[in-house]
Amino acid sequence: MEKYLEHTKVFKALGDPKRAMIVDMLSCGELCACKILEKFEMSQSTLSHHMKILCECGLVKGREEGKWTYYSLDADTVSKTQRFLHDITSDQENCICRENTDCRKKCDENE
Amino acid sequence: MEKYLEHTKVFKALGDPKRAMIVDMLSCGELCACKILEKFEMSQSTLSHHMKILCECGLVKGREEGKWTYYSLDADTVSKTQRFLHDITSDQENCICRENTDCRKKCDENE
DNA sequence: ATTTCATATTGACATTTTTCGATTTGGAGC
DNA sequence: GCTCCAAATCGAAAAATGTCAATATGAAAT
Repeated sequence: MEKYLEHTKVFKALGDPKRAMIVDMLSCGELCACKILEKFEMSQSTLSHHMKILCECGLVKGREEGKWTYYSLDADTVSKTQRFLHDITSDQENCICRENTDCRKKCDENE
Repeated sequence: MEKYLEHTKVFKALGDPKRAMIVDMLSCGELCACKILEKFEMSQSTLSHHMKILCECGLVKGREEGKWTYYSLDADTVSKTQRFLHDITSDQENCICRENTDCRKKCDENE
């Protein structure tokens, strides 16, 4: 369950359209918060909150320079997330359902 | 924004560890609800609710057979989601930030 | 037709999330 | 020092989510 929790935090962060759009914006290079804010109808505190969520799941990194904060994607988390998505949607030999694939039989056994 | 909304529904669904685990279970073939329920400490109504969320975002399909409902992954939604994740995390030529990559300059322009 | 069983739906509650305005923090420039 | 500005944090309100027990639905078996 731990492995799921770590990765599902990233999915939860991407589960908001505005945050997904921010990630898309960051995909071609780092941007400061003020630049991101321009593109959204959202208060400054709300953006700050979204950036915190993106950072806390590891998907985005913040770099402070003077009064500005520059954000960029964390390539490692991106690739780990892509791999995780692939893993949970592909047939793996260690899958939990390997134990018994005949559902009806299994259900009836429980009687 | 529409394109984001469609895909972020899938991420929102995957943002819950239990639902991600269910997807993992379904990745090697369809399972009936009763089989999935066995693996979790969760009421039947809660599982039903989770399955509804997974179905409504298009990631999972339900097939009714007698009193049982068999669930399986929707391969098309899976691959579209993988592509979307790749797209928003890769440098695309149509990226919104192409307009002006020098953040500080842009910020100062606004004064 | 009655019962049984698998699943869906409903209603309620607690928790989490989203959002904002107001305030705080901390660097830059005077 | 003081002021200005970008960003973070705080506090509160509204909305969404996760969960369960209870009930409804609908197919199968008797």
